[in-house]
Amino acid sequence: MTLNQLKAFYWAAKLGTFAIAAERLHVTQSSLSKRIAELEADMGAQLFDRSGKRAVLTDMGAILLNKARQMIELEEEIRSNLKSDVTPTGTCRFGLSELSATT
Amino acid sequence: MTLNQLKAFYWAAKLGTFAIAAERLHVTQSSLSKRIAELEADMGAQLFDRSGKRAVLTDMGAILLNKARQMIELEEEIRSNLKSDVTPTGTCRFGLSELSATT
DNA sequence: TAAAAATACTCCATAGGTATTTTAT
DNA sequence: ATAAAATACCTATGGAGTATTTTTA
Repeated sequence: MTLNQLKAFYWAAKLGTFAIAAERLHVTQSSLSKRIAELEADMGAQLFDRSGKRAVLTDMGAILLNKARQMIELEEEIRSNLKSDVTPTGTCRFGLSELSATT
Repeated sequence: MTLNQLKAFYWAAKLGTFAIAAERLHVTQSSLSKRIAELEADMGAQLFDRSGKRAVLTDMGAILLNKARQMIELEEEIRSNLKSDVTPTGTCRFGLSELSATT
């Protein structure tokens, strides 16, 4: 499981087709298709129904979607957190004692 | 940022040396050292102080540690979640309607 | 001097791209 | 006939390993 696989999955679920999700992530349709196939292999479960023209989530896919969203949000949190705390030289803007406990 | 980088970081912080963290993750010290260097490059901040014989977290590192833990826990949740819900054929053991809303 | 981390190097797996084929409407 | 996904194929990058060097207590 990788963050890129989860992002591919998330955007495909959200946008309804692999091709459009690929555009969104600035990768080819081929690449995105493979990312999702890899994730499905890793999970040992099919995540999309490809019967129609739109990719629709299976039950397993729906279960995963929430978790995938949490992962993606957590990564964003990390980046924005760090961005606000790190100085141009890579040190911390604050002493730890000044920071509220962040759970 | 990758899950492997975060795991390297997490275990190095937890165990106090890169070498022991490497053992724990079944990779070489060289590989683990590089994972952490990559993560530091990505974050744009140093995460460890290497002045002593033990690797000790910088303030930035301490901030990241909580988030890294959450990421790792989330991955574990996904795996155990899926394991309990997926049938040997890769379908879902339950209809979605039977599942409690999992946020 | 001993233990830890960094680094130089080599190798291979894989992630990504292009082009094409398959599938379903 | 068209739009979407899968796939075959190729390439380049990066991630991992071994061996060595650097650092510091």
